Amino acid sequence: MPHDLPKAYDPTAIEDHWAEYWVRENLFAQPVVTSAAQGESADGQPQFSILLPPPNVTGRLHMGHMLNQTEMDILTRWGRMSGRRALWLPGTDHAGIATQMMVERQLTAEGTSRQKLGREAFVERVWEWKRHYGGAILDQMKRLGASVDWGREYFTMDERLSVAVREAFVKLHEQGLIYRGAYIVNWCPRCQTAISDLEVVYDEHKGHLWEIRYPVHGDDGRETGEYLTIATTRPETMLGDVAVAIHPEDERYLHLQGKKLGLPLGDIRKAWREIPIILDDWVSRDFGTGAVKVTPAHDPNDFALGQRHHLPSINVMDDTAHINENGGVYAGLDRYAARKRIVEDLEAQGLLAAVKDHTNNVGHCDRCKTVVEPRLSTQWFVKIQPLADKAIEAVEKGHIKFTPEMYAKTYFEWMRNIHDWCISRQLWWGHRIPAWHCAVCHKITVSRLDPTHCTHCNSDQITQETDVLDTWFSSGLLPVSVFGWPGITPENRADFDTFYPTSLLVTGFDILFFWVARMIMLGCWFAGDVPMPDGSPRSLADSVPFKEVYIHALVRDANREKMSKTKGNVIDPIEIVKQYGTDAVRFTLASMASPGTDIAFNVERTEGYRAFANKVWNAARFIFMNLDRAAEVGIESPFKVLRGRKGPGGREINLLFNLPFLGGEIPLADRWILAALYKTSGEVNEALENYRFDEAAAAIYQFFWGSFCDWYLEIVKLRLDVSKTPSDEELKQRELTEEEEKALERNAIATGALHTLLFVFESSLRMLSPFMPFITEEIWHAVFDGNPPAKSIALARFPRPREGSATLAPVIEEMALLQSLIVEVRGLRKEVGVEEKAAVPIELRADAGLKKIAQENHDIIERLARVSEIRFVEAITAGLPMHHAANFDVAVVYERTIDVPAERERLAKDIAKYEKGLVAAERQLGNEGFLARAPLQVVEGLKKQEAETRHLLEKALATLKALPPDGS
RNA sequence: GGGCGGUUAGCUCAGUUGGUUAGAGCGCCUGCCUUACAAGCAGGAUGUCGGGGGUUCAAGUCCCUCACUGCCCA
Repeated sequence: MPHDLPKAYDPTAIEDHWAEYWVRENLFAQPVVTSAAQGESADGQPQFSILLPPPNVTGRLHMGHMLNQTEMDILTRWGRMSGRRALWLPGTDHAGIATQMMVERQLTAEGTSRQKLGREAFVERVWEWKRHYGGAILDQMKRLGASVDWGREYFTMDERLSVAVREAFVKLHEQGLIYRGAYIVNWCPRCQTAISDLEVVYDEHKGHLWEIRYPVHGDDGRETGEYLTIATTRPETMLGDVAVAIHPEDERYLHLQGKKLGLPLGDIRKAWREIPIILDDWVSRDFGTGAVKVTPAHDPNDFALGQRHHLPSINVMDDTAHINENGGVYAGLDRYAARKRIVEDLEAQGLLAAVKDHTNNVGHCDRCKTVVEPRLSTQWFVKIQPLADKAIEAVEKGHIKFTPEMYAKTYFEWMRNIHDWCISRQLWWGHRIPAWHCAVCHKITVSRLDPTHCTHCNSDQITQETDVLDTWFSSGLLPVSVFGWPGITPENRADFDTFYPTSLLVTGFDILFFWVARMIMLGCWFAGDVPMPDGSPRSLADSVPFKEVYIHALVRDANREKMSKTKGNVIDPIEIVKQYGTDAVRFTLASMASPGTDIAFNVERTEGYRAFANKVWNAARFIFMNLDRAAEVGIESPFKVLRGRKGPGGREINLLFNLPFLGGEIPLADRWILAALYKTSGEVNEALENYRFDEAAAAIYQFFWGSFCDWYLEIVKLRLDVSKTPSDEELKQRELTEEEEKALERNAIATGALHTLLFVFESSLRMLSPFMPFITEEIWHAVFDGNPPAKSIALARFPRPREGSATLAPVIEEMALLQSLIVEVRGLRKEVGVEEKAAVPIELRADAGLKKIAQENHDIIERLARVSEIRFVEAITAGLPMHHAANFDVAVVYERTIDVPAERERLAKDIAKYEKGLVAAERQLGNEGFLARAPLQVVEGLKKQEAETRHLLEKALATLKALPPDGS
């Protein structure tokens, strides 16, 4: 019996079941579109498409993923429930370096290595690893209920995606945008590959600045006895020095112009190389001694300097950062060992002028944290400027919108200072570059299909390039490649036309450049070549990979510290989910996800939202209890009555329009809760349109707990009294008794109440569902007794504000009056110490409007404020404890003596507040400028407020005066 | 060094194009096991909106400046 819910909500009891159900039933599949479509299906259904930022295949789910996925899931579920053709497309990234490292570590543990295995066997081994363990992170996603289309899951090394990678490379090559050359790149000696600028993380290191004396040579090549002292942080690179540079206006050294220096290496002075002194205004006169050594092969600035001055480059290190044969006597030493030896040798020769403490920024490999070695090497590059220009234009023209907008600035800053992209990696795991070297003519053949002969000399002595492509090259192509590019034909293009450009990208700022910018560049570049369905050329607006980018914050720990393994403050989402339930964790993340602010994840907050889930659960129990009671006396559930009815087009019916009770007199509370529901759904829609997950969550929370549970459920209890009535058969035999007649009337009232109750509750579930998919699914099925109108609440419609819902605003105001009356009475009772359980009479002086409301809803006041009788009066009986509001005065008729000093204090506080407000209001109202320039409604509002405040002040003063002296 | 943020209640954060007496959650205090929920209900306290200056009829909101702080890039 689905109505039989346990007293406390236990997420673990239901979540696995639904997570598994959603996958098994394939509920979120969005099959490949085959008929003509352009952003809309034939029936005009708008699309909502979103790509999951593919986690590394080696990845484990962390809090950042969960935030990212929660946001995407909320938007996708909301879009789907709002009638959009929603596609959330999942996949994983082959993650070149990370994955290779992981498998290499395994090999090391097994006492072997990738070199021993050989390339082919190694790659096969990685595939094997991927098949075994690669799905872990997606399995975790499944557990979290992500509503992705699992049928479209991709892996960046899949055949079809590899085709796209090759096409992109070849095309760029044909367009002259790919070149190969020897440049300074960031080299990781541990990974033994080049890495891109972005993969280098800088860290401050306390090091030294060594000042070294280089002997000045005369024209005859002999030492003049003079020395030029240079400063360096990396003495070991001296081995590759080809010059010393000074600033052209540095008068300290100008006399040395044109002279040469001996490079003091090794103990045989005669063997020292001679290097020139060059002038360049790049040199900073303030740094060190103002003279710097120039090592083009091991420093990017020096490389540029070398280019300008046509200097040679001497590479002195091998792939593992050991000194190579160019390092003479130091060959074979590790770079740090070489540094030590060189410094010692210099000192021994009296050439070390000074050693100073110095803090410098040292680049580390993003993956393995090894200190990166800038190193001259031959790599493949993308000439990025033409792609960047388009990508800049796309954002400038608003074809792509960033939220928060601030990130557009960051994007422009980077894009406008972009460097060519080093796309080759000396790895084995990845997309191998489709280029073949010819052993005969030494030229390169780049080809879509594996060639057998050199295209230049037709030799068959060709071998494929051993380098693979940067992982981001393939992930940067995803928005086009997942929808069929480059194989788009008139016959199969419907899917691409439907979903490209995708609607949105949700991601963290940490991959803004790595991935987001690259997708924009590659997407604009390649999609731009795909004609529109009607054959016309594609505009830039239609070429972008996504129309919007939402950048979310970082999830930190409760103390705002970054989560890191070394700090040991990492929160495992799966653990926290086990403890509090997925829904509560999702709601926590959503409610804290205000744009631009990092999230300090605090389990106390999660505890609060677990309580919220429990609240929802118990509201369901309450409603079910009453439905069951009603059923016992023959009143059918409103949904049972309507079962099987469908609206136009076979869509799920909006039940409210069919509710019979709406024809008659609707009680204030019912009109109010409906108005509040519509208002809230409008707020949630607006908030989600603007990625304000926090506001959306707050609106639902406030509505469900603050309005529906705290007020409506309490009020409706008055109308849920049902009893057995005679059957139709019996009534043919006899007349109704007076009692039975009353019972029938009560049952009719209860039926109306149940209609509103169930309708509002079921609507709330749909509204809450994108945020808390599990509990809402569970209860929703129970609402329909296990026979719901759709397979899942996720396929039902999201509540929309009804047209004309603005006219419901007066209802909200009316109800607010009733609520404030009740709140005042409760406060009064508390102040004068009425026992919780006792019901007392009240005196109420009210204007006509409130009087009518109070009369019509006297039973509500009596129950919610525990009032035995409402006495409407012209003036409150002197001496009774009373409160004033703008529209009424109210007093409790209670004999117990009030706490005079406390009451006096309270009134004094009120009076001070009123006086302060009054002074401010009067000052402003006396200001000619204000009256003349402020909008009318502001002036009117202030006047009204001033009058109310004056009224309240007078009342409070009178009450204070009427108080008996202390101690009475 | 260049760029971009932040500073509002004890804590974590909202606060729209300037407009009525600055809000929420958590925490805190008081009283209640009122048969949906003690993971609950009711009531309550708490702010020189980082400092200073300016613009304006009106500033948490716009401008300048100082302090502190975070991030990105080099």
